[in-house]
Amino acid sequence: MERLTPLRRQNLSDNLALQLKKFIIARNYESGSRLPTVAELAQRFAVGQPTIREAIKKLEAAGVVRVRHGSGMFVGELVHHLFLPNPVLNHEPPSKKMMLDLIEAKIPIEVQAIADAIERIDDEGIQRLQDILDEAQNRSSDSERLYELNIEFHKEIARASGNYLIYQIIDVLSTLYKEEQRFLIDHFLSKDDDLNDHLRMLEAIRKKNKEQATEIMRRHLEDFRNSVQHWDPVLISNEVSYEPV
Amino acid sequence: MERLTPLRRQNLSDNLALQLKKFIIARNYESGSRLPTVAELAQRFAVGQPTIREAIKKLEAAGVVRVRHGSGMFVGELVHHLFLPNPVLNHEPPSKKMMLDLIEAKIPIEVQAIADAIERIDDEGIQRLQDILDEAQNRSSDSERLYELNIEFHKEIARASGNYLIYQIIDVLSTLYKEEQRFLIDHFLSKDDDLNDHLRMLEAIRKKNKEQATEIMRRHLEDFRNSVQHWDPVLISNEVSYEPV
DNA sequence: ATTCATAAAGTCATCTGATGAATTGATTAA
DNA sequence: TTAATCAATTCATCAGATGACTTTATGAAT
Repeated sequence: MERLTPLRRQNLSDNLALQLKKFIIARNYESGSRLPTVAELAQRFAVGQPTIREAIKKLEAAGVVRVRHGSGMFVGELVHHLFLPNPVLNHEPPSKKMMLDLIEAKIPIEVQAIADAIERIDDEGIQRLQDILDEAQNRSSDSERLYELNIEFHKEIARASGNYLIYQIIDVLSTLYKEEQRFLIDHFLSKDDDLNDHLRMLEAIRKKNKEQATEIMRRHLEDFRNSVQHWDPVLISNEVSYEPV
Repeated sequence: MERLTPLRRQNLSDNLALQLKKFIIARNYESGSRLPTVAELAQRFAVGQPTIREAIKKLEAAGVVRVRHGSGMFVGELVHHLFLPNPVLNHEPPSKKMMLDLIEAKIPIEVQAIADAIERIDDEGIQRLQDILDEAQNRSSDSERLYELNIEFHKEIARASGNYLIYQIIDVLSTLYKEEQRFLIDHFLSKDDDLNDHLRMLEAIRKKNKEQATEIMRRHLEDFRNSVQHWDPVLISNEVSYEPV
């Protein structure tokens, strides 16, 4: 007998989740837009509230919506992502090996990103990179903001690559163990060197010098990886954190 | 005032989701193991069934559990993944650009994977690669199985890289637009060339010849990318599918 | 004995209706 | 104006019941 498709049953809530997502995409809602209330959705789709809530829960896990108790439901950040950070991370502190894996996985992707970016970036893209670095130079004291700008710079390069998958991979990888990544950058990298590397990357991009750009990026990340090898994972949990009771 | 952490409120179902995941990991349940029923979980955690169901829905989206109507709940495939394929894909057929992005994103990662694999693979790993290719040679008629083995080969190399992140990325990328990827491989790649490339990769791995191995991998994927550029996306939906009413 | 249809039990899927908890915004008092 | 209070909105959770699907056991027919 020929192989037949498994023909999986469609259950209401999964169906709803998909409909809702399509609804959001079709309306071109921006992330942060308010969605109808649970009650209204239940009435509109003619289903019970628990069913709506299950659909919402799934969409929440998928980053499509964000729910705030007492306030409402809003469009999330990851509507168009093909893959996502795991929404259920127990977040035990990562091992050193895991952090190294993370950084080493980034290297080939980011190198590819900057190589592609050189071929496809336009003036607006270059301007955005410049703006990020300008702000970084003015904010050298605000280490929180500096870290955000750091991520933004790398993401902007990924965006300029024109490859949406590469952008998403870098985006997601930058959210994994975010605190730890930040801690490592704060403690093992000189802010000046960091900014310097970025400036040189932008310069190489401007000159369309692919060899140079990829070389700087590779070394930039390898430097980071090498310093992490001297890191003792125990040191990290000294930060204050406010755990709910 | 210092910046304070947003102090996210914990809602019951998210909490439950995390507890359940920890429970599964702690017990070291294998994927496919049966989980307690909804009723039992509700009783054990002393919460209502809808709450349990919401938690389950989230875990389902995260690939931690798989629910089969009327049958039960089982441990899923992605328990240890740090990121996942989007569980809510409307799955419009992908554009040609998207397929090219997908393949081009794979290239640097898989090249890195095989480079790392050469340094870290052990005899068992080489044997597993050999087994996969042996079966591929015997099954040249069964194109379904052949495609699975194709994926398995690439995933096994990724596993041998010793980098868990790289493995997960390749794993997830291979599930995106799976049907389309398979269609393209079926129609644009010669099965013989494919197998041949794989055999030569294994040979290069055996000889620890990193240059050669990465070169074959890169060309292998670039060949594929180049042929996809001649593909007309309209051609794909000719396959029979049994849609539920 | 094997196969097939049927029945029963187990389990998930969904509904209805109600109450609690959090946020927001308007109102009121100092 | 500012701060405290209250009411309305909205999400969070509960309880109990019914329907749908799957699996297993049972029994009849070949």
